[in-house]
Amino acid sequence: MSEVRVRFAPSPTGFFHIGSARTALFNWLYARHTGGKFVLRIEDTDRERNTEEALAVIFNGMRWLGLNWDEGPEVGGRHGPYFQSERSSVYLDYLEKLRGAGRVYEKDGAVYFRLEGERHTAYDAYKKCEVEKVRATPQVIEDRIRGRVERAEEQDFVLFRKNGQPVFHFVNVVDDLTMGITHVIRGEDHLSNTSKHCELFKAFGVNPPVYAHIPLILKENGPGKMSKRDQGSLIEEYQRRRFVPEAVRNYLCLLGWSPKDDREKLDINEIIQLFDLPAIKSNNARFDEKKLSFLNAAYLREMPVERFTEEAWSFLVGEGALKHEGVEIEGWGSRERRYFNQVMKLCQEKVRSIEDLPRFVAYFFTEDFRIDEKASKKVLNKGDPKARLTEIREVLKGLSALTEDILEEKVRALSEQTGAATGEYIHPTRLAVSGTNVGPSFYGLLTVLGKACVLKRLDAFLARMWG
RNA sequence: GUCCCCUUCGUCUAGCCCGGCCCAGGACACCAGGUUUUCAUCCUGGCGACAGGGGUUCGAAUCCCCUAGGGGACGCCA
Repeated sequence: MSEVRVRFAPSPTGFFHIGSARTALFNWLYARHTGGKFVLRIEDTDRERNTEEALAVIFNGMRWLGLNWDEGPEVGGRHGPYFQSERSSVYLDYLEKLRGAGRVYEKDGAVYFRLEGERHTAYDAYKKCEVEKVRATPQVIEDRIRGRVERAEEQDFVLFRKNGQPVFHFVNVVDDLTMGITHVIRGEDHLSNTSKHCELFKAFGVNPPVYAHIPLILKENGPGKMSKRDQGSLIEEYQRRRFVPEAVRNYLCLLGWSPKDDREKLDINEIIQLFDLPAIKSNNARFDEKKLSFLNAAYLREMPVERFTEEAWSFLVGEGALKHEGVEIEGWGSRERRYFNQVMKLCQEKVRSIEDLPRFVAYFFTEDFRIDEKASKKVLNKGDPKARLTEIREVLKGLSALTEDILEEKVRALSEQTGAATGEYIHPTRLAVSGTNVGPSFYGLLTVLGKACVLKRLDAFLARMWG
């Protein structure tokens, strides 16, 4: 049994589409599952958008998702070059092979592939003109996901353009052939192209590789497959929004594949072990950002606190959201950094995404936070918040420093003493020091803010509401 | 228009190949309760699907046929 060799062959368009990413992922998974090789090849023929930046988008995206390639740009390999733009001589050689076999001809300056079979002319309702059609033998594709698929090509097709450049179908087949690709795992949108590719492989006198056409990702709202313009369709977007790459990858695995039991959040090594071609579904899957977000939140919560803090730091610095006790980020020393770490440790279990963080933690870094009106109404319309706040203020004032244990003990004692429920203290106090009714653990919140800050905010709040 | 693929809760899916254990299981979302100091955590419960019609069979989500719907391809784009 020869080694499995799969490839991902993106065209550098400047975007890394989520569908492409999943194709790359499935190829990578299959290579890792079988112990084979994962090849990255850049399909940059006839492309003006083929720039360093466009390439970087793909490389960054793949590395972000953890999809390392065994052969290709930047890592090399024995089947190079891995840029189609550098393989012209190979294409010319293979064109000669077809020419020698009498399978090509020129028309209008372009080179065509000649199908074998009886010819006739027919009106083409799609092209709205008379065309020459060929009754060629149907190509049989033993697709590993769909089973047996038969399709006959019915028109000769272009191999080289008038300008001398080879077209996709030709280079794709020649590259797969010369790079020893054994399995072609690609989107279902290529299924109809496969008959062309089979014709070419056979014209070269070799068997086509094993095909596996994976289902497409449909847009969340509205008809059709996901396109570049759809919200959430680009990997760059998830990178920018600081999604957890493991979560995005996990979610993508679940679109068209499942471990068959009821698990969904799976370690990638386990997925590698379980992954196989026939286990992939054949029907299209609709993108669901809610589920992605759910997984992202789950990954975020279980992340080591150090990594969470680091992610949060780089994002919040980028957003310009940081200041502590009036100290701008540039002036931060270890004291501020320690404060930041405490805030993040406190918030990690509550926040759903890194991008929510600026809003979620704003009041930790400014006195100028806004008081949420809804929360205010909800909290202040119960009992006698002014009295409760005044009472708790006295208790806090008497403490030398705040710790969670002492706070809890003191608030309970106060509650027992006055007969007011602990909630009657907690809710207004949270509102006073954070402006909202949602957030991290209450006692943790006060502890991290510190006594001075809490008292100051309580006074400001009392003055503002009842002063 | 032609050709190809697909069709289980709103969504992702298990079950389908090898018919009975399925008046169809899980997850997200939604709704209702509960826990916790709030909540976007957690727990419990609810809502909710075999596209339709014909066969085959003692028996069909599972096999066959038709219809409908969805998706894709039909480029000197990839």
